[in-house]
Amino acid sequence: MDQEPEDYVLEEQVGHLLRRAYQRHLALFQGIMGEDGPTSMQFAALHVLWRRGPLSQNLLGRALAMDPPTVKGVVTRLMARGLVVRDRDAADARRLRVALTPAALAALPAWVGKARAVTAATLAPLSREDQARLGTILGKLG
Amino acid sequence: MDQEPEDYVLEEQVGHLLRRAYQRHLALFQGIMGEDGPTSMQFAALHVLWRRGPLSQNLLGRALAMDPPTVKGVVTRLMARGLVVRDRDAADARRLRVALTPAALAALPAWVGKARAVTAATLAPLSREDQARLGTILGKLG
DNA sequence: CCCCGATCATGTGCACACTAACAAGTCTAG
DNA sequence: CTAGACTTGTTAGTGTGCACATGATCGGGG
Repeated sequence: MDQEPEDYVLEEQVGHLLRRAYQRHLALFQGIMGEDGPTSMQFAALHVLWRRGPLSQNLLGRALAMDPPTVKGVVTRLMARGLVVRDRDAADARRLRVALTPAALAALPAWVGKARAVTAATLAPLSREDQARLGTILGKLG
Repeated sequence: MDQEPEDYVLEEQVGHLLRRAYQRHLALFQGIMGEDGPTSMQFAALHVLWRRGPLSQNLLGRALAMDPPTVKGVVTRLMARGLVVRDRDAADARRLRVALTPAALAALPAWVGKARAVTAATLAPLSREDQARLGTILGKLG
């Protein structure tokens, strides 16, 4: 336990490396999606709704690992862009059912293609083995 | 290029995995530092100033991979907490020199110890080999 | 049937992060 | 020695993310 202060090198800490890697990913996402494309989280929300159909905000948040206030923000912005609509669940008046609009359905196929390109670009600096390893290791951290 | 929509599984995308891992890290950071400890970025800034001495906001930002508006916010909050002071650089009137206060110097050794614990906790689910691999791979993504 | 705990959503306040546009100081080429 | 380029910092606007407190609704046990 003879820990000199020098032992702590910021650039080697996982937290710093994770932050940098995620930052880089977000920059690639924005660059590839373009000016009027969805943000990273907006796309993730749309994709979940596409795969699973209309969901309450709460379920949407769980699928995305977002807490309720954050979901609200994302959904509000998606409504403002005309990509989702929201109404009360008939069976449970607490729930707000979020559903895609036709505009979102029309745009999604192209966006999924771009999202694939983002993943490829993010992983581009790595060998195939490292790409697989990274996925496996990050999965264990979830 | 026969890409079915099903090919895109959110939970397998690097971006999602990076975000989750970083979220978990931040939660551990806050939990270990405690209520009145610094946030992750505040600690990183303090540590850089400790290692390198007073820096301009710009240099501080480069050391931390933060852009200027973000640095300003972090420095403002650190000033409000009495952990840094800011003055104009005598040699270059554009620069704002940021320096640690005695309060920060007194608190830093304990905080560095906790920061080490955060790194350990973040990596805890991984084998030693995976810990090393993760560092190497994330380094290539920077 | 009614109350009580669990669930769903909201509002507020704080922190971080990026863009774009701007102001001010420094430096160098001509 | 001055004009334009570069560097440094700020402001404003948007988006993500968390904790905490509050209110509305649902479900089950007495």
